[in-house]
Amino acid sequence: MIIDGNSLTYRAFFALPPEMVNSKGQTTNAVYGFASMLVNLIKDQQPRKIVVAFDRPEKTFRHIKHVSYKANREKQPDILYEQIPLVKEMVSLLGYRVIDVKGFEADDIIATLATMGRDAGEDVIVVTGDRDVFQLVEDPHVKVLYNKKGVSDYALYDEEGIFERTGVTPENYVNYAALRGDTSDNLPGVPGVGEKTAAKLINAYENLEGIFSATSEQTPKLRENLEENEDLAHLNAELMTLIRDVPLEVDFNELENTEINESEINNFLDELELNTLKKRLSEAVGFEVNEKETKKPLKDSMLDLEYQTCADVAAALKEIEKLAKGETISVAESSSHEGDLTGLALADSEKCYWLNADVIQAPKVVAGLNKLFSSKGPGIALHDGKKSYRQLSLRGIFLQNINLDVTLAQYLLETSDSSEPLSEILAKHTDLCFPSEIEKEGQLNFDSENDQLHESIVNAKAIAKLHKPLNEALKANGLDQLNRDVEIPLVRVLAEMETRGIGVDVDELKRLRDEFTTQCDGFRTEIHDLAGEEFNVNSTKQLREILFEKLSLTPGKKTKTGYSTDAATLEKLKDSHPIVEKLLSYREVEKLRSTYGEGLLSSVDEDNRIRATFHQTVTRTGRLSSDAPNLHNIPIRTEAGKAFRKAFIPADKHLLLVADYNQIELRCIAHLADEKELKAAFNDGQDIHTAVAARTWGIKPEEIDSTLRNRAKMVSYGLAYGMEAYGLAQRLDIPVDEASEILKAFFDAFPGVKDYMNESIEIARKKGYTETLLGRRRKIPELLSSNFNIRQAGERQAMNAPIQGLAADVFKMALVSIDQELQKELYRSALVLQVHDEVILEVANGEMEDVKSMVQKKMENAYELSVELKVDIATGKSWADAKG
DNA sequence: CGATTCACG
DNA sequence: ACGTACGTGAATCGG
Repeated sequence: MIIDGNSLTYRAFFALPPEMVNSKGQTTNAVYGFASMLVNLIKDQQPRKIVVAFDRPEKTFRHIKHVSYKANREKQPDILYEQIPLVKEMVSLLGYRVIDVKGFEADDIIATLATMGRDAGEDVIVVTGDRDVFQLVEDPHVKVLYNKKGVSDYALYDEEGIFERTGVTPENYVNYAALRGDTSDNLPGVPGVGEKTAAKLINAYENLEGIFSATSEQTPKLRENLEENEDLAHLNAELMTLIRDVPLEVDFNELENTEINESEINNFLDELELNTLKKRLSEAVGFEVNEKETKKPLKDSMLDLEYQTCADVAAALKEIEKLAKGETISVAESSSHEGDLTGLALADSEKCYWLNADVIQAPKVVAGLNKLFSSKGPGIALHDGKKSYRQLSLRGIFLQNINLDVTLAQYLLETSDSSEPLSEILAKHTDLCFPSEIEKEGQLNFDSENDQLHESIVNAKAIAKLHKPLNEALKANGLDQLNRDVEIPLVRVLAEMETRGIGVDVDELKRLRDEFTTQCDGFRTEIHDLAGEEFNVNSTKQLREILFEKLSLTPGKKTKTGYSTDAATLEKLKDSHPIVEKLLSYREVEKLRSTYGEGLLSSVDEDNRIRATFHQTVTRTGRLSSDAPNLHNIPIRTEAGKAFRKAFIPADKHLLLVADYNQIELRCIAHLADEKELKAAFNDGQDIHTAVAARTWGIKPEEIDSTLRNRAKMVSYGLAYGMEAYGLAQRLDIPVDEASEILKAFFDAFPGVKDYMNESIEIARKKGYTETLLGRRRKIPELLSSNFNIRQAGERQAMNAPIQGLAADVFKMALVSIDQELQKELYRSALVLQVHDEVILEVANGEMEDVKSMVQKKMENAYELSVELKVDIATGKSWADAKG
C-alpha cells in the first residue's frame, strides 16, 4: 500500500474541525484524521506493507503546478503544514516507511514505486485523494483507492473502474485530464470541454495528436476552442504525466515495515493528547498501549477524601447547628444505582460531613436540615440541583435556599457546552482536580457504597471550591440576575413537575394504539399490493428502490445516502402513482402508533401518570427540553394525532387548565425591533395576521382573504428564523420570485424589523455571541466560518437566538411566578406540564376561578415589554378539551 | 451510532 | 452547483 501522505493529510485536515487542539495549543485534527484513515485502511485492506510518500519541493518549484498548488493553499497556512512533520513522525514510529525525495512530489514517488512494484510482480494499491494517479492503474497489479471525501469515503478503482468513472482507460487519463483541466490543481483545460467531451474526443481519436489533426470534424465553437488551446493541452499533458523514475535511494524490496517503537509512539500520542485514538491505533497496527503515566497531580491541588461521619442523630444535629451559623453549605447527595438515597455530604470551605441514610431519616434530622436549608439558613450550593431536590424532597427535606447550582452556572456561562462532569468544571475554574481514584469513573465499583460515599464527599468539596469563582464569573458576565431570579427558582418548579407527573387515561391510550396499529397494518398491506412485493416500508433504503427503481417515479431532492422519501417529496409525487398517497397515510399512522401509542404507554407509571424529565441545560437558546418521554411534541396538527391529547387528564376532583402565550415570539420581535406598526397591531387587539397582511399589501383589513392572511402568517412565523424567499416559496407552494415580492413588501411595511435583524447579526459577529434582553448568551462561532452555507446558518441563528431566547426567558419567569403564587396562597392546584409557551395546571375543584385569573395575570405580567403580552386560557377534562 | 423521518413550539 | 427557517427528542434502519 502506497499512501500519498500529503493528499491524505490535506483531506484529513478539512474533514475535521480545526478546534482540535491539545493543551499546548498544537492543532491535531490532521494527525488525528490521518491516523483514523490509517486504521480504516489497515482494517479494510490488510496490506502486507505500507509506504507513505510526501512532497519535498526544492526552494524553486520545478512545476508550474507546484506554484499554483501552493497559491491555492496559502489561505490555510500553518495549522495544516505544521502537522505534516507530525504525521511523518507518527508513520515512522508505527514502523512504516516514510519516503520523500528533494525536488519531487509525492505523486512522482508513488508513480516510481508503483512501477517498480508492477515490474516485480507485486500487487500495489495506491491511496490518495489526487486523481492524477489514475494514470497508474494497470491490471492486475496496480489499483487506486481514491479518497472521495472525509476520512472513510473511498472508491477502489481497477482499469474498469477508471473507465466507468472517467470514460477513458488509465493510459488515456493524462490526455483526458489535459483537455478537461483540473480545478483542484489549478490547471485550466480547454474551454467548453468537460468530462463528457474530453472522453468522447479521446476515444474517437486515441491521443492529442489525433484530436488536433482532426479539429475540422468538430462543431465550429469546439473547433475554435481546440485550435486556440492546442499548446495548453500539450503543456497540461506534460505536467500531468507522473515521473516514473524518481531517484529513490532505496530498493523496492527494502521497504519492509520496521519495528514499532512502542514507547515512543505512546509518548507521541500522549504528547498530542490523542487518547481515544491510541486504543484504536494500537489495535489496528498492533502495539501495546502504555498505561498513561498521568503526571500525578500535585498533592495540594488534589481534593482530599477526608470527612467526618455523623454517626448518630445527636452528632448530626450538632454539626447541622454549627453549619447553620457559617457560610454557604455545599450539598451533594448520594444515591444507589436504583435511585435510593444513600446519604448526604455537607461541606463548607473547612470541613465535610457525611450523614448516612438512617441518620437522614430521623425526624429530628429532617427538621434540622429543613431549617438549615430554609431561607433563614446560610444558603446552599450544589450540582445538578434538580436531582438533589427530587431525592431529598422524597424524604421530606426541601432545598429552599439555593444560591448556586454549578450545572446551571456552567450552562449560563457556556451555553455551547452543557452537562459537563463536575471534575471538568472544577478544572476550568480552579487549579484543583479530583483525587485520581475518583476521577476515573470506570475504575469505581458501581455497587460499592464506599465509592459512592467518596464520590459525594469529593463532589461536595468541589462545589465548595467552585462557589466563589462561579459566582464571580456570573457577575462578571452579567448573568447573575438571570441565574438568581430565573434559573435557580426554576429548579424547584421543574423538580416538582417531574415528581408529580401528568395523569393519563391508559385505556384511551391503549384504544388509540390499537386503532393506529390496525390502520398501519391496513396501509402496509395496500402498499405491498401496489408495490407487487413485500418489503419493509419503514426502511427508506428499500422504499427508495421500490419507488424510484421498480416503479420508476421521478426522484426529487437527494439526501446523503440517496433520493429522499420524505413527506415533502412524496407530496409532489402524489399524482404519479396511487402508492404515494398510501405511503403518506402509512407514515402518519405509523408515527402515531410507535412514538405516541407504544411510546407513551411504555412511559406510564403504576399510578397512571407519566413523568418526563425536563432539562434546563440542554438547548442553546434558553428553552427547556423534555425527554423520556418528550412531552413537548404531543400531536395537535392533525385530527388523528390530536386524539392523544384526550388521553392527558387531571386527577380526580380536578380539572386541567391550559394557558398559552398568544404569538409570543412575534411580540418579542415587535418589542426588540421597536417596530411601532407591529406593536400597534398587537396593542389594538386586532387579528395579527390580518393586520400584518393589510399593512404589507396596503389594503384594508376587511379585504384580506384567507390566502393573503395565510401568506402573512407564514412570513410572521418564518421571520424569527431568518427565512429567505426560497423557504417561504416552499411553504406557500408559490414561485420564488413571488415569495421574494412578499418578503420585500413585508420589510417595507415594517422597516424596523429588517434593521433589527441586521443589527443582531452585526452584534453577534463582533462579540462572538448573541445576548437576550436578560443577558443570556449564545456563542455563534459559525459566523466566522469560511464556508458560505455555514456562515449563513450562523446568521440565521444570530437572528433567531435573541428572539427565541427572550420568549424562553419570559416564559421561565412566568413559570416561577405562578409557582411562587401557588405556594404562597397554599393552593391545592399545581403545575403539571409546560410546552415552550404553554403551561398546564391540575386545578382542584373550587379553585378554578382564582387560579385562572392568577395564572393569566402572572403570565401577562411576567416581564414588561413595550408590547402587551396576551394569554389564552381554557379549561377542561383533558388536554384536548382545554384547547380552543 | 449516524442517518432519516417526523412530532411539537 | 449547492442549499435554502430556528429549536428540540424518538423511532427505526442498517453499517
